[in-house]
Amino acid sequence: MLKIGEFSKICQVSVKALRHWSDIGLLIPAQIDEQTGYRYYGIEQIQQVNRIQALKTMGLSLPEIADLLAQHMSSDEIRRLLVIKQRELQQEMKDVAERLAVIESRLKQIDRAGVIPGYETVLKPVAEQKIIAIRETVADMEALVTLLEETHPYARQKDNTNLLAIFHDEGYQTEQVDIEVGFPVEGHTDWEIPLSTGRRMSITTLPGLDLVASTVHHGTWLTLAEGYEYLGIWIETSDYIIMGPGREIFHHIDWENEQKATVTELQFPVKKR
Amino acid sequence: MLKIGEFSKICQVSVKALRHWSDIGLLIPAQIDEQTGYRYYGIEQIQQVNRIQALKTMGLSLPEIADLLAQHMSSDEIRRLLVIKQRELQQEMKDVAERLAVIESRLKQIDRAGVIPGYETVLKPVAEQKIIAIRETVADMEALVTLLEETHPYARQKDNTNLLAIFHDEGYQTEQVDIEVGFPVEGHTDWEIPLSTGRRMSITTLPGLDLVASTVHHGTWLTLAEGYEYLGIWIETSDYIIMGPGREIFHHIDWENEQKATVTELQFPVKKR
DNA sequence: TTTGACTCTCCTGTAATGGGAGAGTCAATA
DNA sequence: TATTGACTCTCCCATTACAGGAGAGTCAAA
Repeated sequence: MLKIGEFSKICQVSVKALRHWSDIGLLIPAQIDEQTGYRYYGIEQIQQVNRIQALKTMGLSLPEIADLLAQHMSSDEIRRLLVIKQRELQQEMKDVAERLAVIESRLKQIDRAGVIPGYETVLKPVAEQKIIAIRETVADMEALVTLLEETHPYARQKDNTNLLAIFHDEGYQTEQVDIEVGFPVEGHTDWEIPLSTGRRMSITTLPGLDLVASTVHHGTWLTLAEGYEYLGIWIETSDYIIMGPGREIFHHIDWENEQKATVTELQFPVKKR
Repeated sequence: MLKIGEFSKICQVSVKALRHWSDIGLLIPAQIDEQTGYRYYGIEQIQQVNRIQALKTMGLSLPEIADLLAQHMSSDEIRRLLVIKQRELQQEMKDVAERLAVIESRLKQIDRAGVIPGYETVLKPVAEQKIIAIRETVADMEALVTLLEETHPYARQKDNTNLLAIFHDEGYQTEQVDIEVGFPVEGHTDWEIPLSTGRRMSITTLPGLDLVASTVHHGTWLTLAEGYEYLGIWIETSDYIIMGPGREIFHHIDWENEQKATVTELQFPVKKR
């Protein structure tokens, strides 16, 4: 019979851990002195310790191991459990690889610019939403602003509704831009808004996106291009490719200010290259 | 100003998390109603959220992020921090890969044998230790047992001292075996034990090993070969190679029993292929 | 018998939230 | 204006696999 300290040294497991395992019934000492509470382990229990450690390495939790060792499982069930754990570990590998990619990309950015970039990129899914919108090819970006200004009062009727624009052109262009402008609505299915051009905004469904790369530009629209530049570079250096039209979500527009200090989110649907 | 629920939806962060970040000073709401305690966020704070999420993905802890955002750090310090995190993540990649290897190996075993193996393999380092021992080339394994029997009484003087044997031969052989038999001692530097053969055991230093693959055989020595077989297969299928003489540690020997029910640990120094 | 090494139980802390209780608040409707 | 129903607040507990430490008791050798 070995006292806990001796057993601990032999099997390289901390005394604290052995006591814990004893408490949760994972590894009961061969004998416990009823008077003193001293735990005594049989040397043959080193086998159990080894098995526990092996299963721990495979990513099983202590209760899972306890179950498994208590023989509640057939060889087949164990196999299934291990396959599940294998999948989990494979997923974890992917996750870690992705984090590593993020950090590498960030280091590259710092090295190139010499400073910490002012933008952040977030990858996320976007749900499908019903919007009221109009799609037009406008002469230039000024026309877009005009369109937004006209749309804005209607959007403000519903609080916390953000105007958004979708850029349907394949590449970047500043003239004859094929855009869609609108804002989310709920409930209504047959609302129409007449515009000064004579055309009307109508309800349509904006498809959800599995994954968008998104960044937020903060400040005047004059410098919005910086945000696009950043996002473009990020997408490229992070090994993603753009999968469709980009979107701008106008989380806030300061109409009073000529500089139009705004909070504008830029989104591109992407997938891993 | 956005209430916490609205802000939560916009930046895809749970209300619970936002409150937590607020509590630890990581992301203070733009305004807090002193009467009601309601948190109000400015839409522009989405930038901060994005930055926090990016840093979180890189593996930084919330306090680290808080420090970093509080501008306590120069661009250079941040770079250093990121490089450290990069190393940590790389290490984690290795770890996970290893776990995956363990689980794959175990699945292979189950598939081949159809059952859960009775042995476990543990990788661990072994510290250098002073032992009193004798190295001899003995005719056969019976001679080894004899040698152990003769050594045993001396070892038992010191409690909880395990006999051990080192097999110096390159390959496996059952005749003319070059073995070393002894047990650990402390303190003494000039103890000698005379043996019936006329030779003497003397103090020597057993080198430490960076990594050994170890398994424990439980039961009679007649079936010890199974343990070796298992360990050998494990080492091969796990892509390790044996780097030196194997050791047997006799954690327990039942001398009374002719079958010699024992607990025997088998060790091979290994390194990753 | 002392001493020092060891062991016991019990309590707290970890990281980043999630869940839920109980009470208060907001904003739209009846 | 009163009443909803949705939302928010603070507090407390739970998660995982232990580590650290307090205070008391035990063991074995000198």
